[in-house]
Amino acid sequence: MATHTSKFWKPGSEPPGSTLSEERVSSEGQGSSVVYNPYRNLSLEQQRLKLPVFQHRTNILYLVESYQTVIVVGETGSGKSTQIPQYLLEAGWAAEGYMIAVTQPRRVAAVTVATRVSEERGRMLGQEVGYTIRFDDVSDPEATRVKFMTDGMLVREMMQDPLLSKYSVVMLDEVHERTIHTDIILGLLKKIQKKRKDLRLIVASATMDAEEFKDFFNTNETGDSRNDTAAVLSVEGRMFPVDVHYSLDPVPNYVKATVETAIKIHHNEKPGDILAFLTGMEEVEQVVSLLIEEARKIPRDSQKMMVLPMHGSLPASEQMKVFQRTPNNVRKIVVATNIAEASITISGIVYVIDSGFVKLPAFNPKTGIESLVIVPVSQASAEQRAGRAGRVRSGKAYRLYTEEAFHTLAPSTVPEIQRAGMASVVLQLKALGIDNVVRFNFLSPPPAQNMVRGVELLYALGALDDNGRLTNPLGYRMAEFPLHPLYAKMLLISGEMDCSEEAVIIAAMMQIQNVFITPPKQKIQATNAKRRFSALEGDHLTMLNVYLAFVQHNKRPKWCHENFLNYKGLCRASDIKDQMTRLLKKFKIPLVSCEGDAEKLRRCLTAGFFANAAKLHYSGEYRTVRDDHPLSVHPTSVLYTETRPQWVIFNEIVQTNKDYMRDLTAIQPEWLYELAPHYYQYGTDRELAAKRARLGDR
DNA sequence: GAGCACTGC
Repeated sequence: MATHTSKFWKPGSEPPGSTLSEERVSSEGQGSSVVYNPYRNLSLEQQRLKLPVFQHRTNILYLVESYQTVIVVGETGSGKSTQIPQYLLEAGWAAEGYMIAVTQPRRVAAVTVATRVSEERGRMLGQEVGYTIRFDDVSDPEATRVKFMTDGMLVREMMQDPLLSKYSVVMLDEVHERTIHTDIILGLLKKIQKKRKDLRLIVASATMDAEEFKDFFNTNETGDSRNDTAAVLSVEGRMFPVDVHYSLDPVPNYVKATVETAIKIHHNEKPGDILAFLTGMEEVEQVVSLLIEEARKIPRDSQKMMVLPMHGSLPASEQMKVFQRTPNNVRKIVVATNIAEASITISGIVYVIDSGFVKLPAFNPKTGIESLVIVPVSQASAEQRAGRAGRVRSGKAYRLYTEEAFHTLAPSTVPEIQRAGMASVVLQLKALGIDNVVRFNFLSPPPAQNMVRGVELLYALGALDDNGRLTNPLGYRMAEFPLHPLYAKMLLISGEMDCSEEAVIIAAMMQIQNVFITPPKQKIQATNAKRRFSALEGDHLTMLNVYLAFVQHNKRPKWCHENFLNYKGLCRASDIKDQMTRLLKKFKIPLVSCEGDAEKLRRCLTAGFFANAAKLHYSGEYRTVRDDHPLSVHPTSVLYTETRPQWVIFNEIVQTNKDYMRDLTAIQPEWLYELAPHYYQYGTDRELAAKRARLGDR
């Protein structure tokens, strides 16, 4: 583990240098963009033996043999992700036709770890070692013994094979990230373990919350630890020490403090790149422009600064820039959102600036609205950020808050499953045979209200019957779609509404972000380009126009570029469209075109999204039909115009200063009563209020 | 007239 020594320091003053760390820096003497690997000249086999986890090989195999669940706490660089699966393989856990599954929260991780492991074994990827991610299955049902996959893929597999009968061991990696999928798998595996005593589970986490996992999986109630069914093992990492510096006083403005701190580091500290964590794109751009202003003041013969933004809505080409090496006399300063905390790794970082804040989604069960809120980071998250400075050599982390403030932070971030809408989760659990979802054994149970809200929505969509059971065939089919239930409903009804070909495209297009690219220097051209695709009916038909034009121009990257469209995103939409089409064929839903009849499509959208309906209020804003909640049109919508339709349906609400509806289509009010009579059976506001009161929904 | 943490099936 990286050692942390706390020091006091005040932003705006000179950051203190540590004699100890200065010595370490000079003794390492590494180039700033080189990942330090002291074993790079050894063979792959020799490198394997040098990893910290190797010392624990025998013990790990013993524990897996003796306990149903083994929790492995291992820091970055321990080698647990690549080695433990191989130890299991070598010890015979994949004999007799059994397989070993290893899950990762992200697609790239599943692919890179699988690639590394197959290299180490000297075999071709997709044979003994393979991976399975959505749209890319590089595994062989006969030959593959170790399969790396995304956690979401394992949930899908469990719908087909609830006891995971193919596997002898399931290893869940990066469990500390607590994705919704990982949490679902944890609950399901606890259940499976009762029926399959032979199945082994390895829970790998980077943080010290091992006891919580152990208590969850330990079924021993005798009080005698010799009967435990779960065990914990810690594996040391291979990281360099990071000195942590706290702010002496609370920082009134972390955006300004980030700029000041970066400048001070640049002028006073040894070479090494800087990574700063902020909460959103706007803050990132602000800091970048302030730093570029400062960079201009640097004298010609001094070390230069290269300031780069890093956030999710940056085009791929811009994102690539942060990975490029910089010349010796240039210091790279990457200003990033949380994307750099776990999703991407930038080499050469020696200094980290932590604003202490993060933007996270929250769910309000009263309104059913998901929003993004800026909140203080957790201690675990702050440690993760600081750790980003210790991958190349010893580094320094500057926290823009006091040490006292750090100790008041929550130990770990609230798991995603407690902060999200539950409609999809409830649908998936029901499909997995969990009848009583409210009493499902979650490691961290979501608020009951969130679950109730999810159940209500599924009932309204016709996926659940009066007894809360999955309906046949609608509910079962909806669960098979890798989409939010609202889209699944729309697609499943699109056949009988004579527009399934177009509905599939719309559903696919709605899954990708940033379809339209707006380069800051060509704002006007980009806006004009977007206007060419705009449909009067709303955003859904606009997206349909974009996709149809993309196909008409043979999916050419050059055409996308000229029209300010996200080429990679459109390719992804094409993959999703194909997958959805396959599912519709499987359910024998006819593939028919509406032949340009927009009304058919708008009705079909209403059949899926009737719960998200709003009416224009005399104030000029909209109100939800169901509970009179005020809403505005999002500025990115094509319906963000002077003349607004009286009635609309929308995909989602984003909450900033106001509650904005995103992705809208104009509808006729009578369609609501026609297509969702059960939901809108009470016509007047007063009757609606009465119904709400009875449901205890206020 | 004004805004988009990050994944994943």
